[in-house]
Amino acid sequence: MTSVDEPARPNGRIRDAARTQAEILDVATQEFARAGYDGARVDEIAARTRTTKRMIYYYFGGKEQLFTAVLERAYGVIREAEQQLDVDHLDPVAAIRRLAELTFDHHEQHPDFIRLVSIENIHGAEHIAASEKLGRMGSPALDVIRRILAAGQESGLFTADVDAVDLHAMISSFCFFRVANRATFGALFDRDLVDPARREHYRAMLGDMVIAYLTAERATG
Amino acid sequence: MTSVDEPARPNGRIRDAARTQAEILDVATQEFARAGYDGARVDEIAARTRTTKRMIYYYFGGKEQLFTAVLERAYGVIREAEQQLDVDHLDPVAAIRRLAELTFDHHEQHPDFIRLVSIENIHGAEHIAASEKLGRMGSPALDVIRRILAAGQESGLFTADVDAVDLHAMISSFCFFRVANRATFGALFDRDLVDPARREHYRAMLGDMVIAYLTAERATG
DNA sequence: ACGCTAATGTACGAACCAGTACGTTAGCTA
DNA sequence: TAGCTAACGTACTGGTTCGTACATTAGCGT
Repeated sequence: MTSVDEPARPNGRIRDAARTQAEILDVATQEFARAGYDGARVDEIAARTRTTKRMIYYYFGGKEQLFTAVLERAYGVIREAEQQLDVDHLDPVAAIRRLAELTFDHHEQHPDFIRLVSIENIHGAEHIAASEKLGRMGSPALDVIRRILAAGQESGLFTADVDAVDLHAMISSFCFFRVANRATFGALFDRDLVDPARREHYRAMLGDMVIAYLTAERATG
Repeated sequence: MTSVDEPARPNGRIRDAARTQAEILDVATQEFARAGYDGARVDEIAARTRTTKRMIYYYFGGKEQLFTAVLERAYGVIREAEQQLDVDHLDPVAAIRRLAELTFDHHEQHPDFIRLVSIENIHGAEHIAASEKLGRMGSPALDVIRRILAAGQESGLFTADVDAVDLHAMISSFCFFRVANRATFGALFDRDLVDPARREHYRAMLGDMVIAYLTAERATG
C-alpha cells in the first residue's frame, strides 16, 4: 500500500517528528473529508498512520486543533497554486479566462479541500477564526483579479459593476458547487457534474459565463 | 417562544400524532442544520420538543430515517415554491430572470435547507438514495427552464449551448454558494455575502450573469 | 360504559470515543 | 559512553449517546 521509502531499519521504530506530523495531517485530511468533523474518528486516524493516537494529542493538542491544522494546510495549497499564476502578458479577457480555469482545475483536483470547506461552513468557520495563520494568509487570486479588472474597466472592455471580491465569488461558486454538490445533484437530476466527458464543456461554460457577464453591452446610465 | 395554539387542556398530555411528528421534524431540521448529521443529538432534539426521544424512534425508526424525513420535507418546500412560478406570459429574457430571482430568494430565505443539502453531500447523498419520495419528486424548475430555453433558442435570442440541467446548475451554484459559504468567505475575505445591504446588488448580478451568458454574441461555428 | 390499540413516558444499557496517566526508548550531546 | 530529552507506545477512564425494554394512558369504536 504505502511506498517503502524509509531506510530499511531492521525492526525498531524510527523517530521523525516531521514525517509523523505530515502523516497524521494526510490521514486526518482524508478522514475529516470522508465523514465530517463530528463523524471523523480520532482512533481511526491514528489506526491509519504508523503512529498512535497519543501522538496526535502530543503534536496537535486535540481534535479541534487537528482540524484547524488540516484546514491551514489545505488553504495553503490553493494559495500556492494561485501564486503560480502569471497572466500579466495576457489581455484582460484571456487573463480572466485563465484565472477562472485555474480555479476550475484546482477545485476539481482537490475534492477533499472542497469537502473541508463545506464542513467548516457547517461549523460557522470557527476554526478559521481560531487560526492566526489563516487570518494572515491573503489571497493571491484576489490581487490578480484586481489588476485584471482595473485594466479591463479602464479600457472600457469590461462594463460590469463588480469588484474583485464579487468576481471571485462568482467564479468560485460555479467551481465549488460542481464538486461540492456532485452527490445530491447527481442523485436528483441524474447528471454527474464531474463526469470527465463533460469536463471541457463545463470549463468552457464557466469562462463564457464570466466573460459574457463582464463584457455585456449595458444601458448607459 | 412557541405560540400557544393547543386547546387549553388543564394538565394531562394531548395525543396528536400529526402534530407530534411535525414538531419533531421542525426541531430536527434545526438541530441537523446546526450541527451536521453526526453532530446532531437525538436527545437534544427530543428535549426541545414537547414529547420524548421514545417518539422519535416510534415514528421515524432512527436517526438516519429522521434525517431522511427532514430532507424530504425540505425538498418538498422548494418544489412547492417552484410550482408557484408562472412565467409563460413573459419573454424569455424576463422569464429567466424571474426564475433566477425565485431561486435566489428561496435560498436566502431557507439557510437551513442549504445546510441540510451541504450535509447530505458530505455523506454522499445516501439518504436521498434511500428515499423513494425524493427519487420520484421531479423538479418543476427544470420543466420551466426547458420551456423558456426552447423558446429563447428557437427565436435566436439565446445563443448559448446549454440544456436545462446545466443552466439550473449555473443558477443554483451562485445562489447556493452565497448562503452555504457565507461563513468561510466572510472570515477570509471580510465580505458578508448575505448582508441585506448588498442583497439587491447580488440579485441583479445573478440575473445579469445568466442573461449575458445566454445572449452573448458568439462566433458562428 | 367498556375494551382495544395507537400514542406516550420512564429508566436503563451497551457501545463508543475523546482524551490522559504512566511507562519506554531512540538518538543527540558533552 | 553516560545522560538527557524529544519522541513514542499501552492501557485505561469517564462521559456521552443511540437505542430499547417495560410500563402507562388517551380516546375512539361499538
